[in-house]
Parts: sequence; C-alpha cells; structure tokens
Amino acid sequence: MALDPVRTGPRIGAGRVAVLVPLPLAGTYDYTVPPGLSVAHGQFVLVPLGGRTVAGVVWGAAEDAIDPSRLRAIDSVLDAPPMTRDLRETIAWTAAYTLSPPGALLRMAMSVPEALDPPRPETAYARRPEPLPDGLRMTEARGRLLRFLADGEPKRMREIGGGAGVGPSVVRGLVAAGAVAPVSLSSETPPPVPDWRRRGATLTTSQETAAARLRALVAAPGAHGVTLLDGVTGSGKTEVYFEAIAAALARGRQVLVLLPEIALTVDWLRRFSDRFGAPPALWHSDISRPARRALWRAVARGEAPVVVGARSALFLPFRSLGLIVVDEEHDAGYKQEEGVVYNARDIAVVRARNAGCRLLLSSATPSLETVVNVGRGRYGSVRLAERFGSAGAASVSAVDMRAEAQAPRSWLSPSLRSAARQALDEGRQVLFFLNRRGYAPLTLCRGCGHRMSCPNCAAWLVDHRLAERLQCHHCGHREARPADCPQCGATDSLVACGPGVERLSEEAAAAFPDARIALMSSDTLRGPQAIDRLLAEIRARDYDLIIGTQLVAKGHDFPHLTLVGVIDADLGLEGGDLRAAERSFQLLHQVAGRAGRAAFPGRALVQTYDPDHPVMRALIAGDRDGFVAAETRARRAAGMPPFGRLAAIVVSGRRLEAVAEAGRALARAAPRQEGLLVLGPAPAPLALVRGRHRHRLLVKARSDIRIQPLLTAWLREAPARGGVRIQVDIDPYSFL
DNA sequence: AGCACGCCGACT
DNA sequence: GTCGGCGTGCTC
Repeated sequence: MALDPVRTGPRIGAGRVAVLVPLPLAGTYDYTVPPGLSVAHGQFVLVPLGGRTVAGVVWGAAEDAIDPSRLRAIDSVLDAPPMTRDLRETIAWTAAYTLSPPGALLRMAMSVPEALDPPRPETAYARRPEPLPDGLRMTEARGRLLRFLADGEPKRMREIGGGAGVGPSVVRGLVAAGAVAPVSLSSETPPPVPDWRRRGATLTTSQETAAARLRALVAAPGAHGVTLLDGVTGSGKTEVYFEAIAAALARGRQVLVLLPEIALTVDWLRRFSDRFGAPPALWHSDISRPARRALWRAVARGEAPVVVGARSALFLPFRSLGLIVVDEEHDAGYKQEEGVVYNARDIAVVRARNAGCRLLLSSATPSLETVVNVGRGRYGSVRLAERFGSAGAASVSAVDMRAEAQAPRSWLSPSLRSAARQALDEGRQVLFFLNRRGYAPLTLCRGCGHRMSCPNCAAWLVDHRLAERLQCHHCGHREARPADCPQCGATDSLVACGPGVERLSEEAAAAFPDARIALMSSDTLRGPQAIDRLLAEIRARDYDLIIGTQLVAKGHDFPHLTLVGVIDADLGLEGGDLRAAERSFQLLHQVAGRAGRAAFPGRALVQTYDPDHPVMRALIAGDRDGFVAAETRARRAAGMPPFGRLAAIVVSGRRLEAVAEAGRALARAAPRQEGLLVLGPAPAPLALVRGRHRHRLLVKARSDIRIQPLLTAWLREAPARGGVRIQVDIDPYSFL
C-alpha cells in the first residue's frame, strides 16, 4: 500500500517539549529531552508522572510556564508509528470544542495501552522436512499432530489444540524428538486486503450515476470536503458508497466506515465481503484485547485498508485516510453522552478535513443540520431517488385513535386489526412497531396509587415479564415483581399500565392465533448473531407477524413484508425535546420504509391521537423535503440549532441541596451579553439518575458567538465543590 | 486515572 | 491506642 511519509515535524534533540498524557489533565506537561535522545512531534514516549511511568505523545513546543527545577526528563521513545498530525489536530479540536481535557481525548486514541508494548513474537510449530528421525516412537496423538502439520505451514499452539486435538506435551515431545521445529512467528499479521478490482453488484442506472460521481470525488488527488449521499430507503446506498470505497482503495488509501449500531452489522459485513472478496476489519467495544491490539497496530502501520466501527473508531491512528463514510448519519447513536460528550458525525467532518480526505454522509432521512449545510453549499449532495427493484414507496395513512373504538388494555385499533388480518390471509408478513421495551412501562397499585419506581432514579420500573423482573432503563436496577403492594400491602392490587412489545405480542397472539410471531427487541436478541439469525428466519417466512422496537427500523430488508403498523406514533413527540419532531419523523419514516420491497406494494398504518401533527401529515404525504423545510423555518425563527448554538450544563451530586446551590451559583455567575441567554437552573427532566440529583442550565447563543471561551471563563468563576460535578454538553441531543 | 494526604469510627 | 473509610488535590 502506498504510504505518504508521516509528517512529524523537526526532531528536537535537546531542551524541553510538551507531552500530552492520556489522563484528564488540563493540558500538556513539559519534559526535558535528555542528552542522546531526540524526539519529534507525534512520537509516543514514556514519561515519569508522579510515582509512575506513563505513555504519552510529544505534542509540541514546551509551554515554559513551569519552574525548570520541577521538570523531569523523558524516559524513552516508544517503538510505534508516531501519531499523525491529522489525529493530533482532531484531538485538540475536539477537546476545545467539547470543553474536555485533551488528555481525555488522547485516552480514547490510546484505548489499547498494550499496543505500545514491543511486539511479542509468537511461537509456532512446523513439521521438519522428511524423513522422520530414526527411532521415533509413533503414537496415535503424534500421528494426528504430524498429519495436521503436513501442509508445512507453522501453526500456533492454540490452533494445534483445536485442529489436531493434542496438547502441548505431545508437541514438546516431537520437538525434543526432532520431528517438529519451533518457528518464531511475527504476530503482526495484517488484516485481509479487500480487492477493489473485483466487480461489484450490478447497479441500476441511477445507482451507477451516483457511484460515478462519488468515485470521481474520492479519486481526485487531495480531494476533501463533505458529500451527502441522500437516498430513499431501499435505494441501495450501501452498494453505491462501496464504489467510493473502491476508489479510495485504488489510490492506496485507508477507509473508515462508521455505523451507528454495531449490533446490526452482520448483513452489512456480508455485503462488503461479497463486493470485495474479504471482510473489513471490525472495531467496537466487544472485540478481544489481543484483536484490538493487532488492529490498532495494523491501522497505525497503514495496513488495515478498511475499518468498520462504532464511533470510537474515529480516534484510530490511521496512517493515510482516503475516505470516511458515516452511514445513517442522522442517527442519535453517534452522540456519545458519557465521558467526553461528542457527536461522532461532527468529529468525522473535522477528522476528514484534517486528513485531507472526502467524508460521505449517508442517510435516507438526513439530519436537519446536514440538509442545511447542503443548502448553504458547504456540503455537496448526491441523490438517489429510485427504490431498488422497482418497488414504490409505502403508502402511509393515519389511524385516528380518537375515532376508533378501543377496548381497555388493547392497543390494536379495529382498522389495524382488519388490515393485518387481510395481509396475513394473503400470506404476507406484518410488522407491528412499538418503541417500548418490556411488558409495561408502569406498575401501579390499584389500592393506594403507589407506582413502582427505581430506588436510584426518578423513573418508573419497567415490567419485563420474559425476564420476570422489574427493570430500570436508566441505571440497570432490577428487582422481582412483588406480589403485594410494597406501600399499602394490598394483595393482588398491582396492575401493569401501558403497553410494551411483550404485552403487545400477547394481544397479537390472541387476535391472530394462527400467526407465528417473532419478537424483536434488544432484550430478546442478544448480540449481532442472534439478530442475524432471526432476520434470516423472517426472510425464510418462518414467521408471519413481527413485533419490534426500534431495532426493526434500521436498514433490514424484509422482502415479504407488506404492512407496517405503528402502534403509538405519538410516543417520540413527548417531552418537548428540540429534536423530537425530527427524530420521530426519521424513525417512523424508516419503519414505514420496511414495508413493500420486492414486487408488492407496501402500506403503513400509523396509530395517532394527533393526525394533524406536522410529523403525521408529512409522513402521510410522503413529504420528507416539505417536513424538513418547515422544521428548518421553525428552528430558524426560534434561533435554535443549526441557526443558533446550544449548550447544556448539568450539575449533579448525591446531596440535593448542594446540587441546587451549585446550580444557583452558576446562574449568578452567568455571563451577561447580547445574543446570549442562560436558562435555569431547573431540575433536569430526569431529576435523579443512579442516586445523583441533577439540575440543568441551558445556554442559548447566536451562531456568531463562540460559546466555548465564555463557558470556560464562566465555569472557572463557579467551580464545583462538595461532591458536585458539572458537565457540559455542547449541542445537546438528549434533553433528559 | 492513580496515588498520597487527611480527618473520624470499630478493632487488637 | 491503631487500621481504614473515601473526599480532595496533585502529577511537568
């Protein structure tokens, strides 16, 4: 693979340098460069810190602010490719933007500490050339081992255990006897190389047009900038951006693909392997430590051509990025809410700019921010209008729940029931979508009105009948469902209120006793393989009726599905969240898009108590662009993002009074200036999480005001004390 | 993130 | 009389 030289800047052979260590410190620390050592910016070094030695990165010129007598010397330079300038700049930018300590970002980029250890050669064993030594005692086990090694390829002890069924003692015996030789094997086996020359799937004319444009964008030397790949559900966006990936690979560059939810990737990986003849490297929190180490190092050497990952893959040490793809760019899963609060989609823009490569944002329902950036000419756009395989868009209609006769504890309207009956009778599949896990969101005592709620959070416990537990969805607290009311002691008085998917499947089983029902929720499907298996069974028509949470919304193909019923379309609109309407539209539009692929027209019935709501009207009219335009006007009029800036400040702690006082102190010290508004403090909508009380302030600013310096100065004025923590969320997504 | 320092309850 | 709880503060 062609490599650009790593830009490290001049070597520094004496004096002092600033080193960033992967700890949440306010900035870099200065160290002296000892005689005989020379370092360059970006190099990984070991430095003394307190009583220990930590690995850090030479970040730049020394700050000179500290007394020379306190300086300590760099220990050594580590044998790893230096961190490229583009990643260092991305870390610095992100730290400044999110008001996080840069070391906290570096920690994400150094998430595999052992990757900096010297490579440990692995021992493998190979058969010595014939003939076998004289007087070798043959046994059953020795025979198996020799046959297993017959191809001459050295095998690791682990492979031998699995493949030949013999233990290490047999191997040792044959080594001692001279029939087998130990071989030192480099553990730096590069990941497989996808073959961009292979022919891809046959593309439709409009796909080919789009692919040609993307290829040209990626192939142009030094090309950078952002392009939206905007295609309706089922238009084959993935196959189109595969061609952009091929173009980047053809230039010898690395490619990063971000997916919002790595649990849903099995089908994606299969399609990638079909196109390129080899799987991509996969990066997410569940891969084993040795695999992480190997991949981190391969990425740093420039030997992992394509990496697919969750948002944390954005901070991998790519040597020569040629393309970043953010699939489902509107997805809220890109927003990291804990630790460093950032949106991977936005940071991808920065990384691509710093790396000088193209960024592709792909979505059937692009975020408002992205649409506005396209409208302003900041982003390019490639549109795929047609659905693949001549399937038309599903027709959406509202079921006005105010007019439907509704039995108690029933969530299927007569209209939806009869439509489902008809589809099932025609041998089609039906999907009921309800974005609520478990059996019921609330358990209530009929006697005294007591509500079963979490001891650590201001939230109801969700009844999970399959797990036979009440669960808190915010802290993971679980308890048995009590027989009697814990407050008044009444027997048999606890009742489930409201539906979850488990309860809906009960009603569906009673209404359609002949239908085979599949339940799809993160509680019933553990892991990508389980999801993939169930999807295959659904495609094979082992099920007639699918009941699912938002797990079903994302990108899966259900070829025999013709009817989608949205059980509670109003659910996502509760709570006054800035993006509630946008997110509801995106989710419901994606769900409705599951219906009617292949040759059959699809239909979606949307149960709502508010059929005149703009979201419902746009869904029914199939008017995505009109909805986005109206939403854009509303945001502009209100000065809300992307036409204004927003930051949330959450004050939290165990003692309510300390939290409230810290919030008031912040408000008193709030900056006062034209175009800037500070709201609060007020208890956060989720006022208690994991035993911590939470108060919130909201900062709203005109878009021409840089709020980070203001916030920094402000928070310095009112530091947190007494077990109170202050967390800043720039561009908040969740309003909880 | 570690690790030390520092001030108040149950043990040898 | 000490061991130890984890709150606060520092690390070039």
